[in-house]
Amino acid sequence: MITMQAVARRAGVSRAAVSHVLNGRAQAVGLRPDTCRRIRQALAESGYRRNETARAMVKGRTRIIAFLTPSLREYYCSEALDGVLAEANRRNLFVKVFTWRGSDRPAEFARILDRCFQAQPLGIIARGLQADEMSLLHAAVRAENMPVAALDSSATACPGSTRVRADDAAGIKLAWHHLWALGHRRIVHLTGPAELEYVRLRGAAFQACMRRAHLSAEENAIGYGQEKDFPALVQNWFGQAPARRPTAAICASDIIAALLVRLLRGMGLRVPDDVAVTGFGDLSISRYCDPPLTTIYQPFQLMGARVLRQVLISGNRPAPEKRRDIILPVKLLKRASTAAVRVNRRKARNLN
Amino acid sequence: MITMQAVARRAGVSRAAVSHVLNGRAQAVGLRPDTCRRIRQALAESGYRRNETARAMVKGRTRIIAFLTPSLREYYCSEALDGVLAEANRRNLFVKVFTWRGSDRPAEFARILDRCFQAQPLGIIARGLQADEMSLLHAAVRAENMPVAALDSSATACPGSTRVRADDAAGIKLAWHHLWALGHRRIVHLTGPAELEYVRLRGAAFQACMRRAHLSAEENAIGYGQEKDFPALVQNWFGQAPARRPTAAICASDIIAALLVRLLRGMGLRVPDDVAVTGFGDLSISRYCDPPLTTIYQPFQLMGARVLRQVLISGNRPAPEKRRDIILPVKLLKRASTAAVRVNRRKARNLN
DNA sequence: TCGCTAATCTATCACGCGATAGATTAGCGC
DNA sequence: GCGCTAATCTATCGCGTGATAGATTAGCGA
Repeated sequence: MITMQAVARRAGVSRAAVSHVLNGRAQAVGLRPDTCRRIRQALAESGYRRNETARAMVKGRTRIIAFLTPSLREYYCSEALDGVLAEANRRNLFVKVFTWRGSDRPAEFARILDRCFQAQPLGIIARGLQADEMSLLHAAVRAENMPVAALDSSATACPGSTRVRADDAAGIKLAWHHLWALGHRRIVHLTGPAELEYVRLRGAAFQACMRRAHLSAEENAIGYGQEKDFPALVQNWFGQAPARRPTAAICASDIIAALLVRLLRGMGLRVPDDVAVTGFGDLSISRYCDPPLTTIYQPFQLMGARVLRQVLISGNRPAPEKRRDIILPVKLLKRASTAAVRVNRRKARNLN
Repeated sequence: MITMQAVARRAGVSRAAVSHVLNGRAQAVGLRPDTCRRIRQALAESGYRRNETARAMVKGRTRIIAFLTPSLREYYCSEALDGVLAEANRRNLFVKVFTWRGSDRPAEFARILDRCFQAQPLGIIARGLQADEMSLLHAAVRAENMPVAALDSSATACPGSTRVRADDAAGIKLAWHHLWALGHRRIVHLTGPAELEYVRLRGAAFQACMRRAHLSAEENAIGYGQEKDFPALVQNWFGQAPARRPTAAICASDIIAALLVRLLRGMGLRVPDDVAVTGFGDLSISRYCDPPLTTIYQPFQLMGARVLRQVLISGNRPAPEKRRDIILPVKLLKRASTAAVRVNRRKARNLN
């Protein structure tokens, strides 16, 4: 390993002189230009690299950001981490990732949290925490006055910490107005378990759209549930006579949308001809599905970059009392799973 | 921040005594049991946590593993990283992730490599490197004698470093024999650009199966190419008369398989009734497609865990001259995109 | 030659910890 | 009381770096 000492010897100066050059203090302390040059040359020739560990030691703080997630396989997790990493690069920070999926999660999380604090990070970015895990984290960061920010729509509230999420309500509104503009009036909403906050947010947005359009709740149902609940729900809705059957479905995720497409095809209904379907999230599946899904793009990369900036900001300020939500805008991606409502024949004849 | 010094004061002993307890040297240096107890109590009460930075400083090496990937959004990258992280947890190691996708990749990579070495990692895990990046890495790790292992099927050769990958050939063989057992004889292989090593490996395995079954290359074509090339290829193959048309297709990835299913449906052909399709990789898309894809499961998590172990091993030994490949077994997942070949009517009548 | 200032570079402390040699006290036999 | 050993704990060095106070030399006027 090449230390500053070695470089100093090579340049025939003291270690301090090398340090001055490295830290831009050469002018300030008055090193002669040609001494500087000698030192720079020695640095280049020896291939010296700063030792980040020693720097952290003497500075009293590392340049590490901790990223906590139960697993990287969940949902949009790796996309967001990717955004965090890009921003960390720009700011010359390092990212340590911690996971803890396993049998007894809260206990395992406590261990991980310990390991995380041992690394003395500058700040913590967390996502996917359960309620009990969130309170552990909250207690720890308060005790150590550690900057923290969450990256979630399902996170339990953690007072005093910022949360970055996509605009769920706006996404559903975009999907709804897209379908409305295509002539759809009987629209249903298929979504996940109501315990999740983002599920509730999206459901509420859907209902708000309905009310504003004076459409009855009867024709425009919300189906909460999990994968196994969907077949019965879908049979119920789409097994009706064509005149009563919904012409469009807004799904709370791309995965739900893909499942719906499969179920509809099984019932002999075509997408988008008989039923228009929208997803949410712009996961890769939405691009490769048949038909490719009209969906809501969430700016995961941006969210990652933003949450990192937020951690750094809150490192420089006293923590606020209340949690702040940072809500990033979403976009509608029109693909092949939505089309104009098909006017049924009788009506069409009447109109002509 | 609570240091050992603070704990020592609280327990009324010297810092050294605390260090002895923490490092299991209490017996060896002969601390009295009740002194030990006092120290342990002080440790618990103060909520002391070891400072990983200082430990690394004095030990002369960190507990950091560097994970290098151009981006986390590629292919199976996050699954593999997940495996690395799980194994790192077990071994009490930390993982720093570095990415560098961007406009001028090799230059950006050089910067990242510098940052990586500044962190003084125990070892490096790399994937997705271009040839020029690989040679930069190779030069650096040789100079510093840094353990390194790759996680790829497309990586350019890096002499002296281990590579972990899935058994591509075995995967194709599994798919082929599955289709063969279902009665398929006219089988084609749809795959990516031939520059990629895993594409060549899978193609060669397909051809080997063909030859062993004495099937002609004419009926059993390989289509190399990219997304834009596929429609023409597929039209060529499957636009033929039913008696000449392939009854099955082995795809080199789940994404290609999903695209193929869409194209076939566009031609009025049904999967699996008219054409059986297999994917490769067991990406999430393969579960949510319609129909869910029969595919080859690759043990990404295991691969991640294994590559980490490998880095640690090569840290303890002198680097071998030649690269070693570690090839992990794959599995066939039977889902709904494959079925027995349909006997055509004339033949069926004859048989009856 | 002496004293003063400016120019140039270096000695040294500190960061928190691991490890080892050494210090201090206690106990015991004579 | 003295010397020796064992038991128990502590002082101290060193890791590589950042930062600051201080050391050394040069130059110049009288």
